[in-house]
Amino acid sequence: MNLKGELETRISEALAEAGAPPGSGALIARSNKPQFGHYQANGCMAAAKALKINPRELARKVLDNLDLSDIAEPLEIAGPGFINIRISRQWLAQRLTEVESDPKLGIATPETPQTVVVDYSAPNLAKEMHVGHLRSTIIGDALVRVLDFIGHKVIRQNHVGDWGTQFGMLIAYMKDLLQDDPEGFQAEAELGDLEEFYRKAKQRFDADEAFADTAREEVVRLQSGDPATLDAWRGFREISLRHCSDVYRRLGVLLEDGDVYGESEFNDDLSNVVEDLRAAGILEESRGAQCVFLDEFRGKGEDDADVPLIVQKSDGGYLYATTDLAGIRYRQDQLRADRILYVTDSRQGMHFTQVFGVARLAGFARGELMLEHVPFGMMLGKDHRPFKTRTGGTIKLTDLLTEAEQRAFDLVSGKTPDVDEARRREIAAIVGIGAVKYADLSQNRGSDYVFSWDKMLSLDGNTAPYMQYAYARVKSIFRKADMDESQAVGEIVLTEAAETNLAVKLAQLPETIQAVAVECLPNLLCSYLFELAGAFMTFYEACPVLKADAPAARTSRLMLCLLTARTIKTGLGMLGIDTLEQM
RNA sequence: GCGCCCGUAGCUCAGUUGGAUAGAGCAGCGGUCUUCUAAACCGCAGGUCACAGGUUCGAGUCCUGUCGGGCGUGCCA
Repeated sequence: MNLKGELETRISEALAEAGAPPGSGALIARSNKPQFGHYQANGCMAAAKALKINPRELARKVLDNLDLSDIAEPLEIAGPGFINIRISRQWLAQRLTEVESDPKLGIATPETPQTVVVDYSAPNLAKEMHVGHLRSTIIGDALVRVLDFIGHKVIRQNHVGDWGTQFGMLIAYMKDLLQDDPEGFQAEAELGDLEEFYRKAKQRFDADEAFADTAREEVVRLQSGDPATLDAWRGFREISLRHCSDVYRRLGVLLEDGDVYGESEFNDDLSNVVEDLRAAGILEESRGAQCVFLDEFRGKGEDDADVPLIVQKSDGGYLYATTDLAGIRYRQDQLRADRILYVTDSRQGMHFTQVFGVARLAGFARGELMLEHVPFGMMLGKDHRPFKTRTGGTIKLTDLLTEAEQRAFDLVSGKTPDVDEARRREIAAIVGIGAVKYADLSQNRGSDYVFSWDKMLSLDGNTAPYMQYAYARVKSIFRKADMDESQAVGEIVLTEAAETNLAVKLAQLPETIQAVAVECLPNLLCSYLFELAGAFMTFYEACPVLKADAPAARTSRLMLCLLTARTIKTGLGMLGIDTLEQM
């Protein structure tokens, strides 16, 4: 049950009964000061203004129409017309007892689950995965897990760049290598480092005019379906995808081969897209290219020019706008999507505004289909410049992960040198990868993000190691007591303030998850978990568990510990981060 | 030129549809291990929310302008 949502519903009803204008919301917010209770309703001021009456009087009438005695302590009117709400210990205790036996920790499945397509990661297969793919992959993975946990039907779509001019270059270069070396030893060796392979091909392309021509011919051959060229393309694509899988596995994201649905899949449909736009009467030829001009982009270009969405180049080639339009139709009609999320960097904002606009205008997207760009900022280095190697090169994802694990290993070795190395390696992998992910997810995705090893691997603050430690610390209580978690059954009784505060936090998981799903903001979950850990630490310091005065208190506190552990593990799990039973 | 985003503590960042005295973490200072993991906890200090107007019961949040920064702005994705 969504506590905040329940309060919103019930107080909004009371507000309506008290004579507030239709649509007046209770405007429930978490209170930022303990003396104001756990929640506060801010809606009376706005409604009273519309009615031209005293807000406190309206609040009084609202209370007359409201019975929250099952959930809350007697309500209080404060300040200009706030209603302060303190959740009752009885309700919390009862609620948490219910949650204790629920695998979904109180998160209700929606009445009408949606089919949500999440488009993320989408590396260009011409190159090896690098840090530029990290945020999309991590954020998308977290959103997928959250939506899935809630009970929506989630369809992952890895819209890889497996088609386009860069492949001509690569195929030409590969053919060259095979010519000089029919056994393919050199080609194989060079393919071990895709980034290098691409770099060499590109170098050759730029320097050698004849080679460039060959490369362009390969593109034409590829697009016209020449079998030999297609074979080469398939081989290259396969190697590249295998490399991606390796990275995904290491990173621990859900993406699988079956989720790959790349640009090449839409090839046959691109001419249809253009023709359908023409049939819809919105296609215009401009400077030899086929374009759609949206009203809202008139005069928005350089020198007040109209900005087109180009769907076919003057040479007849198609662009990613065309593919994205085809993708919308495919996802709506074939995948039956209710909502499509595009997890890409914020620089593509205008592109998606245009594509969504054209899709609506052309009738490709029905009105109820939710099309959302989920933008994120850039990854920056310490110098606040785009994150690069010292020499200015691109940082490969595999190298980044290796360094994360190595740094975590050094850290673990420093803390627990007596643990054997193999085990330290295992811990380091979980802590290191978790740190990279959590550092990214804990920040509001919209802002650019300054990458810092020291910060993400810090043991203090809102970091993965801290959260993982908090989890291990809770679990240690059960180990210490030499008891199984299943033995922690009984009644939850909240007496100490630290217990109540912890209980309130525990009861706030559903509303937090809901907000993450609606806003596509994983950092809300990170903040929540960090606050939960803080509430637990305070409880842990203030309330002896195993040495509690009475058996009933001991049982109750053990249940709070268990719920805390499960909530942290589940929450981190929804972020794609593993936990350790012992650190 | 135009469009979008941003400017919050020394640093890195939160801040929900406008709500009460703007919050964390790092760094700094000071306390806590014979007591459930000190990879921790507690406390102190740190702010003209870039600037100037405006809207209103109330503005970090909305509007206008200025300054500063990032990104985008027709045949790459």
